[in-house]
Amino acid sequence: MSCEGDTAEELRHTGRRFTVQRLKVAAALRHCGGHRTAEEIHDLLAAQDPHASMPLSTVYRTLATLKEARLVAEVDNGGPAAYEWVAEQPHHHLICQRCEADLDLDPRLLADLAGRIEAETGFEAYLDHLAIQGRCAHCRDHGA
Amino acid sequence: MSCEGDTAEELRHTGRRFTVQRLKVAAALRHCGGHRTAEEIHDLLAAQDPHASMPLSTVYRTLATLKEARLVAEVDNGGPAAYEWVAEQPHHHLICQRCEADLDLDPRLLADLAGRIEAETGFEAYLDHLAIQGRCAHCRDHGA
DNA sequence: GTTCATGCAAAGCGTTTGCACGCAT
DNA sequence: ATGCGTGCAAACGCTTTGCATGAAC
Repeated sequence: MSCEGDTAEELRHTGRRFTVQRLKVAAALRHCGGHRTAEEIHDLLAAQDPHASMPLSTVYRTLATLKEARLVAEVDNGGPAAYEWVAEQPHHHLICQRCEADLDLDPRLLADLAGRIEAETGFEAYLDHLAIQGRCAHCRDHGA
Repeated sequence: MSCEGDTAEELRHTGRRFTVQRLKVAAALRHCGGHRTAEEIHDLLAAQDPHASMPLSTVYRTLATLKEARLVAEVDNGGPAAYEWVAEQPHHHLICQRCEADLDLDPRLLADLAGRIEAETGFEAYLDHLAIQGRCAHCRDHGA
C-alpha cells in the first residue's frame, strides 16, 4: 500500500501542506503499528536515516497536525502521550493499573456501543481506539 | 455520611497511615464530586481554611496514595491529570476532542461490558469511570 | 522508639512556543 | 510571491524528588 499517496491527499484535502516530515512521521507510525511516543518516533526516524534528523518539536507539531486531520489518534495514560495510526480495524487496549501491561480486546465486544451512544446523546464516539483501565488476570491473582 | 470513618479505616486496612492531609483531600474530592486537578484541590483547601495551607506536592502524594488504596481514580485527558472520588454509582465521560466539553453518559449502556470482558480475557475492567473521546453534537454540526 | 508522611525547595520531564529561515503552494 | 512549516533554542507547566522535621503507629 502506498502511504505516500494517501497521506498526501488526505493532508491537502483538508487544506494542509504535504511535507517530508509529515510523510516520515506518518510512515513510521503506519509501519510499526502500535502506540509510540513522540520520542520513540523521533528516535526511530533518527535510526532509519541518521543524516536527516528532525527535532522533537517538529515531531510534536507534526503529530498534532496528523491528529487534527484524524490520521492518527492520541492515547493518554499517565505517562508520555502515545500516538497510533488510525487503523481500518478498530482495536482496544486493556491497561493494567498495576503492571502496566497492555492487552488487546476483541473489538466485537464494543461493536454496537458507538451507535447506541450516538442515538442517545448525539455524541459521535471514537471507539476505534479505546483504553480501558483495570487489573490483568495475573495481577488480580498475585499481589494486592 | 461520615467520610472520616470510612477513609481512615480504608487507609489503615491497607497498612497506610491516617493523616489530616489525607482526610482533607479525600473530603474535598468526596464533597465536590467531579474531576478535580491537583491544583484545584489545593486551591479549594486553601480557600476553605487559609490558615492551614498544604503544599501542592503533598496533594500529589496524597492523591497517589488514595489512588493506590482505590479510593480515588485518576483520569488523563491530555491536560493536567484529574482525580475523582470512586463513587458508588458508575458514571462515564464523553469528551469532545474539539471543544473539550465533558458530557455524561448513561452508565446502563456499559452495564454488562465489564462482565463480558472479564469472561473473555480475565481482565478486571474498572468501568466505573470511563472516558470516551469523540465529538459532541454541537461540534459535529458546526466546524470541521 | 521506630517508621512513615510532610513541608519546603529544587530539579525533572514532556511538551509548547517565538522567531528567523526555507519550502510548498 | 505568499504564507505555512521547519529548525533551533529557550521557556513553560505539571509533576516528582531529596532531605530534614514532625507526626502516626
